[in-house]
Amino acid sequence: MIYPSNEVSCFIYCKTFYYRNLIAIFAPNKTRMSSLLSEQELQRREALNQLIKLGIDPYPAAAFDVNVTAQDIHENYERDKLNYKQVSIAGRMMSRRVMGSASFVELQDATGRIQIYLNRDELCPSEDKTLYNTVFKKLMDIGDFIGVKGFVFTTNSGTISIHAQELVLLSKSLKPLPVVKEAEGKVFDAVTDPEFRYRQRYVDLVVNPQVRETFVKISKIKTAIRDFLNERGALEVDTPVLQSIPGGAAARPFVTHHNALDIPLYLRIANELYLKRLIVGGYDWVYEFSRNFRNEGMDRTHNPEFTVLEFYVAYKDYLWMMNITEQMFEKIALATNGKTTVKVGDKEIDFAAPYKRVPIYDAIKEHTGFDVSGMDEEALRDVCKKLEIPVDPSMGKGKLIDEIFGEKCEKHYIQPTFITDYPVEMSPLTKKHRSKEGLVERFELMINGKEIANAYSELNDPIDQLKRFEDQLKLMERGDDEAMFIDYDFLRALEYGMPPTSGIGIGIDRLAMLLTSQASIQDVLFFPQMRPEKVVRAASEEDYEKQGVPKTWVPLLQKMGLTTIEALKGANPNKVFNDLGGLRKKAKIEEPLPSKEEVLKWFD
RNA sequence: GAUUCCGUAGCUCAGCUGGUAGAGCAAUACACUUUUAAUGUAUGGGUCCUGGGUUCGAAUCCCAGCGGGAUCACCA
Repeated sequence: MIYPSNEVSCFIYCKTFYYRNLIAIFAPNKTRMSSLLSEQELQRREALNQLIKLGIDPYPAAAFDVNVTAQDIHENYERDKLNYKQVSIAGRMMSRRVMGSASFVELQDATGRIQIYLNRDELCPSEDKTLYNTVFKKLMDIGDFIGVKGFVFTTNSGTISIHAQELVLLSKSLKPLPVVKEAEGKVFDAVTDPEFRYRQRYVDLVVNPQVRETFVKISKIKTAIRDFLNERGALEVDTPVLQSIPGGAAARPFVTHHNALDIPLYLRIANELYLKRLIVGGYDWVYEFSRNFRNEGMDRTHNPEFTVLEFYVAYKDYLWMMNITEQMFEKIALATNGKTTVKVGDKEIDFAAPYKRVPIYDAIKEHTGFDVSGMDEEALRDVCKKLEIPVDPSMGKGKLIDEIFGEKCEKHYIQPTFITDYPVEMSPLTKKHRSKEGLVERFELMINGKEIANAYSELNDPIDQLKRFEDQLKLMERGDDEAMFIDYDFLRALEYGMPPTSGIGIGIDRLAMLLTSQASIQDVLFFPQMRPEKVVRAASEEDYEKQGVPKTWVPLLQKMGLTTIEALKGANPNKVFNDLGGLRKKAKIEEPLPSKEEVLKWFD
């Protein structure tokens, strides 16, 4: 990305840091482009100037009243023609076909595309045809926002169109959009480059309508969840993102620093401990869409920040939670896709309740043949060896069982399945099982071979909770860098008393992947995390002049790729002098070539 | 982090065993009253990601770097 310095500041600043942390994004070693702006960008800027000369504001302030959408016209015009005699619509011009004094434009609004028919003499009834001949044909470009008033009709070839009577420019586009065309479901020259799509999501959204739809669906998922919970009396809450003890999960946190308090703060890895404090406080049912942050690897299913829905309900247990979970998932699927089934790859997943419930030991027995239920750590290590699962000394009993399940069982659960009754060692926040020794009341919901939700009967015994935290500390000492910290305030809350409670966390991004059939988490996040782009601040004409380069020769230096002063200084003076002569001839510059001595001064 | 593939015009992509780049769309100019990805004719547009090496000669081969994808590892 290169910005001409006279147009866009290359500084990013953050007011809350009192301007102290001015960050210049500057990477002098990357130089691209032979000129600062592409040919087409220059043409558009020239068109912008022409518009201003004609007295047309390319970025008018006034609102433009819209009374119809493209979708509305396509769906309702045929059976209700009288209602479409005076329409007003706005959007981006996505194509333009000029046939003399008649033209066709495809206008894209938030709902889709509609064809606009323009006729020169209707648009310009007087002698002055500037609006059509110059403004529309020459100075408007694909990507410009326009407003159109007119009436809906059907062309001879049967396309529902708007016959324009008025046309106004609403916002000029200076960067050419990729041109994507489609007909009868076939798409031509679609933008598919993932880097382009993720870095410039705004372009992806303009040009790939199915991407816009995916995110609409994701919004529906969240709405369906809110409706489901609110109908049942749940309270939506917000809890701290900045935490001094990152609790509630086993993961590596991001660390930041609070200046006024002069303490380290962590971005939350989970909100569980805070929601339970609210249950202590007396709410019966609380939920939060929690943006969590984990400083770990990134891949198709992991983004450093992601969203988890957690909710906690007083006086319930994990059995009740299974029932409510399957009801909720069924409703979400219906609200999103209109049916309970969804195709993911070559599989069809059915979200209709109820779901199978399989204890984890049964699952391991079924898929490995080993009954690990009574085994101690030594025996489990032995099983792992036989199953060729790599282990290391830091792994405790719980972790070993988790490894076996993750390695050998998880992938088999394509249809929604509750895996229940986990060993106590891997669940430090979970209540011990009411009847099975060594286990806890916990389930994970597996769908398409992946964990989508995790829930338990919450541990509310403060003495047991302290002991479990201490066991986690021991794990930490063994080298498990994800074991949990002890949150003494949370323990204090439990000491006041927390009712029996059941809670659940649901990975919203992964659920969104499933319900929208996207293979990558990057396709369900608007702005997935990416390594920052390098930005080169190109030297301005003034910068060159300061360096002693007369204006005349600046474009030639830019042509050589010397778009920064650093690049100029780093160049070979002899080569620059020689190339200058060559380019001068090519560009037919009359002015005599500066002497070699003069040129050498540019490099001081 | 490892392996592997990719980076050529504004966009989508060709470019064989090395001979200093091509197409379609977009753009520009001219002509044209209803087209259906598509009007016609003509024209312009490239540090072939960056740096180094091999070579008479590199988009092409080699090395290093940058960015991205995929797979694996890590990770509920």
